Amino acid sequence: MPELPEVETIARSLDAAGGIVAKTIRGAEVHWHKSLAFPGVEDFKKQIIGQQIVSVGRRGKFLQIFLPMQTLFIHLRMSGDVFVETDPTERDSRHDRLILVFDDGSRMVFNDTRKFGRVWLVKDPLRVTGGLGPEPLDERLDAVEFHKMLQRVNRQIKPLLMDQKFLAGLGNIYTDEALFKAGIHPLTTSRSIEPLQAEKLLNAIRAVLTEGIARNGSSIDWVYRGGDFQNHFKVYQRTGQPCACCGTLITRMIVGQRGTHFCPICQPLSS
DNA sequence: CCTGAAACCTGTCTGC
DNA sequence: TGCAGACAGGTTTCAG
Repeated sequence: MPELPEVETIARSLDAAGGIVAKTIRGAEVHWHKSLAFPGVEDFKKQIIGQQIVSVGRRGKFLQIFLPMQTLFIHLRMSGDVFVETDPTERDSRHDRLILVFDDGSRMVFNDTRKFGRVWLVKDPLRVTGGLGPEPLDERLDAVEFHKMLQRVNRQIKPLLMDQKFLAGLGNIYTDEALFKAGIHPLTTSRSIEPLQAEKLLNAIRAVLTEGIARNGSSIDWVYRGGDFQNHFKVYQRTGQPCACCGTLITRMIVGQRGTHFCPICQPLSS
């Protein structure tokens, strides 16, 4: 479940009452060693045990857990999930990869079916997030700057928006939805986007992310966490269904190896 | 610089 | 029923 709104939802749940803030880590279980990107299992345990959770945040799609001396980063990739365990007896724990045990007996579980997710424990946060592009919801990013960013390169707009070095947080769902909202074809070349279109695109990105967060993210298939945004998709996974705006059937194509959904009428390719 | 393919993994669903 | 193939919310690396 991991694009910006889903990670934000998880971060907020860990930060809220019943979350992990102010708890002290008493133990750590690593069930899949590859989930740990840095450091190794023994160093990880040695360093993290005894530390207290200061606060929880998000940067791009990274979950940030701040400790007194270090930062714990978790990236959920395709199938990761993080939650505080309440009832261990009534849960499928087959894909638990890493668990932190707290002093009050509660546990924070990193569960990840496909094993793509990664965890880092570092002193310098920039070592993990230093290469990320700006936060799309940061007010300091304005339409003029966003247009400049689009002009600096000349790439297909969809893969560009999903490039975390360009902008941090968008994934396949929210990119498709934002491009539809902005009326831009996924294959549009970034340098051909005019200032007004850039502003419309930035506003669309912010609108879909904001709505996604307000709806606690999207819940699809067997990965369900209570989000609601999947019921409000305009194009994503709506192949063959009528466009809400013009009635034309939504088209699916592959762009940058990813399934891409769009309305051929509302999102014309000008070139 | 840009694009596409492959790899990393497990699970679900569809069609023959 | 069985099985092959497509597909899945992501990122990195490599070839052309």
